[in-house]
Amino acid sequence: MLPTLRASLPYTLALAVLAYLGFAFLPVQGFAQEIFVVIGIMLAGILVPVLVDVKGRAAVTSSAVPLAASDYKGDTTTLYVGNLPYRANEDAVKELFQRFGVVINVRLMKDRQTGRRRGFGFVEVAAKDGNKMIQKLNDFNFQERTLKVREAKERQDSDDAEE
DNA sequence: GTTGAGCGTT
Repeated sequence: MLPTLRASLPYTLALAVLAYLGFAFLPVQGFAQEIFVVIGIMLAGILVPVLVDVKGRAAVTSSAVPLAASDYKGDTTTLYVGNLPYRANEDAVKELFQRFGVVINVRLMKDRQTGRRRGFGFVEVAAKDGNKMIQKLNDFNFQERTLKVREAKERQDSDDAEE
């Protein structure tokens, strides 16, 4: 079943029941009219989610993004990536890592004064994808440079324990 | 417009 419909169907049914019961407290004009109202609620409650799902599915297939980072709930791991080409930007690095898992954030370190990139950075990824990404992307040839990918050392003390 | 081992910032 379509996801939005599955989520909204209980509310639609509840609303239909409430409408049905509501007629008990009103001067009833006729059973036929009551049935039409209830059926109308059901039809709207089913058709709208179906249309939402169909449009949403088309949007997802056209965007080609596996999963929005802001929607990911779970443990994350920060990877150190070194030996980056100076010309590489964050989007290129993110796209590369996204081939092998969920990427939460990419930060390429740059010189504070000049703003030029320093050739390394940190990629925050889903914890379950971290080791796979290290396997796949360490010593990976990226724009004529051989990447170095490791698990990042933690600068902050007394934070989460690494595996 | 430069550099080439490296583990960081709101």
